[in-house]
Amino acid sequence: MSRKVFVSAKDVAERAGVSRSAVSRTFTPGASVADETRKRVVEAAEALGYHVNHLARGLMRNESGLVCLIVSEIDTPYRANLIRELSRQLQNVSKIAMLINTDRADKNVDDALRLAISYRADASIVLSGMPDKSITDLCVKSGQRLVLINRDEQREGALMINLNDRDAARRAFIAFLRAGCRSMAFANSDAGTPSLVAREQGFCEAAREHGVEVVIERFGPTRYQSGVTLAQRLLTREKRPDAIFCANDLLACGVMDTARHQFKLSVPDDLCVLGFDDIEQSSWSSYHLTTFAQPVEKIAQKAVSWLAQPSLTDDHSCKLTAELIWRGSVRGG
Amino acid sequence: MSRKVFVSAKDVAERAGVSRSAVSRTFTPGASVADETRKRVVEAAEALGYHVNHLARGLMRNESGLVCLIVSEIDTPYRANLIRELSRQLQNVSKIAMLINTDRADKNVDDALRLAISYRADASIVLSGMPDKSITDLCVKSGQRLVLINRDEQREGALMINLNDRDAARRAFIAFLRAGCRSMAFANSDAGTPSLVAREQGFCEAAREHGVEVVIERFGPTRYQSGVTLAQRLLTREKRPDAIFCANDLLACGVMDTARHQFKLSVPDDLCVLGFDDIEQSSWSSYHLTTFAQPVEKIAQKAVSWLAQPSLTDDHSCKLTAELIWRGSVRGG
DNA sequence: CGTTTTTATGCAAGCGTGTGCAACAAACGT
DNA sequence: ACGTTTGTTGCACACGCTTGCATAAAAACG
Repeated sequence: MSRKVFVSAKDVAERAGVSRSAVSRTFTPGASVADETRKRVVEAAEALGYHVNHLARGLMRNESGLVCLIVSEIDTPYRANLIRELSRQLQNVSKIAMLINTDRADKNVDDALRLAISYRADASIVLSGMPDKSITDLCVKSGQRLVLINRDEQREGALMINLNDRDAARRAFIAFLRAGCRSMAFANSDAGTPSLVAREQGFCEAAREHGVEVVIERFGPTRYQSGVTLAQRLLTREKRPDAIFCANDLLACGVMDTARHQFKLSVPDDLCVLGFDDIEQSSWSSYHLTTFAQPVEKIAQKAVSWLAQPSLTDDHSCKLTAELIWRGSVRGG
Repeated sequence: MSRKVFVSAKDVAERAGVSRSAVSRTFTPGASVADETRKRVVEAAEALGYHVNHLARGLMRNESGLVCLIVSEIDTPYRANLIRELSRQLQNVSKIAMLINTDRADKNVDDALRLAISYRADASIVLSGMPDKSITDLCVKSGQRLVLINRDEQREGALMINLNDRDAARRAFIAFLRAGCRSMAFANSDAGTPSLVAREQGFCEAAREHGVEVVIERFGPTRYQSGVTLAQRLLTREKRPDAIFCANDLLACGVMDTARHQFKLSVPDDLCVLGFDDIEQSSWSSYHLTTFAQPVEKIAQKAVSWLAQPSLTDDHSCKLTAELIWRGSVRGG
């Protein structure tokens, strides 16, 4: 038996006894078509199960309706949340998200963007990694919109959405200071992601200005398990820190858990902990983590609305601020 | 200034001084083209930044390379994990995942499948909700493959991947019994998802066979916060349960947290807790939740391999078993 | 009723590909 | 030398759709 095939506009045209353009117009908002004709077309389409072929339509209109999300480690709570919000808002403007997973090293961001071009995606949104300039140039030259989220670097013609990480980190330091902490540490992964680096730098910068020394520890991927290791390293130092700013809530959860369970410390009495992202787990009563919330909804909104209406300015940069959510892992507040 | 446009095969043909079909053949594996010609084409393509238009190719080949993932609440750990695995494995067979978010009520599963048809997706994988029979029939009639994961219901021509929830739930009961628990409860959301229902039924069934009564409590969406409420309801009963089987790890986390922090109970000494899914958080040292692991990798593999090679049997059903991961939330083990 | 305006519809071209077919050249065998 | 095989290439059509253009029908107007 031969491969089944989708029903085309020709089929429904024949059945409705009209021309092929009539059915095309029926499914094109704003096109001129008589009520009677439309009715017959719709009827025939329904009976046959006809659906406009978006591939072919995209070919004609030069607009596929696809938007590429380029991301690694999708199962990370913050990323998953952002993807959810993006896909939802994209659907609101009748676009649809293509997911490209860049977990594997051989499938890096450049390749992902090439794929996006191959599929004639209307836009690409990069959440992980940093594409080469040559390839981003090709994107904008081809008329593909490009959004970089928390990528920090400049790219001509792209929309860059960044958090004010450095500033938030400074506020973190102040919070620790007010809580009476004197021996501070920064726990980071060794991923070297721009936003993580910025948080580290902002924190250290503020500390230096106040003449406070801060010990930095870096280890592994940006995950819970790394937080465990980081805590073990930090809490066995001869001078045990009484405050740890973690680059990430996941790290912070790992840090808190080992501080409590392995080192029998009380948070926040013996140790203050601050995180970043405000993932769902931070609000769970085992953590009550004080942390900075990323304005996920606003990020997605900025990105999507920029895609929807081509802004006139050629390149755009947008700085959002992270809000400090006070819970119970830092004294005072 | 006019809208920029992607470079087409005609452009690179002109530049390379060959016919358009030559460049098409160059990018078609196995096509007959002279080394010299191929070289010139590749050179020209590189210089111009040419990428084969997958939309047009899909139109010709009647195979878009797109696979639709239909899912709600993507940011749930288990779902996020599954999506990650699916997208990764799809990429391995040169397919690409389209994400359709069915969070919003007005954008339900049927609409999602219609959208998948519009984009001529090679396949759709349904992780949430249950599509109407009429629409799934249209899918298979149109030659679109269909995979239902944990949907439980039968659909002609589709691949149905299901966990042996009922059986796992029976094992859960036995585990509680061995731990010496006599007063058992089942904590469920009121989502009514087939797998959640099956777990509840399996558990109650086993209890009935052993002459043990179990109290069932249902509340809210399948999330942490519902677990909190469920625990509050269950633990304030005149006869407090000494074992709670939760339909889900998220619920279990909520249950454990409130049992410990609000009711000052010790897990597993005062209360045994079992979960389902083995999300990452279950392994965190605040929980050490004993739970059933979904074979996420295997699920994705089954789905993807079925898409890759059309199995001869017309419809296929596949039952996988959940493995019990012993940690510290149940006595014994 | 004749003329102008409006509206609806079909025709055909075009979007960027893949591919069967024929043509052609080169290589090979005898 | 000639027939045969092998390999390469261009032409032209098909895929399913949109849309400008011309035309026909209907409506409006004097």
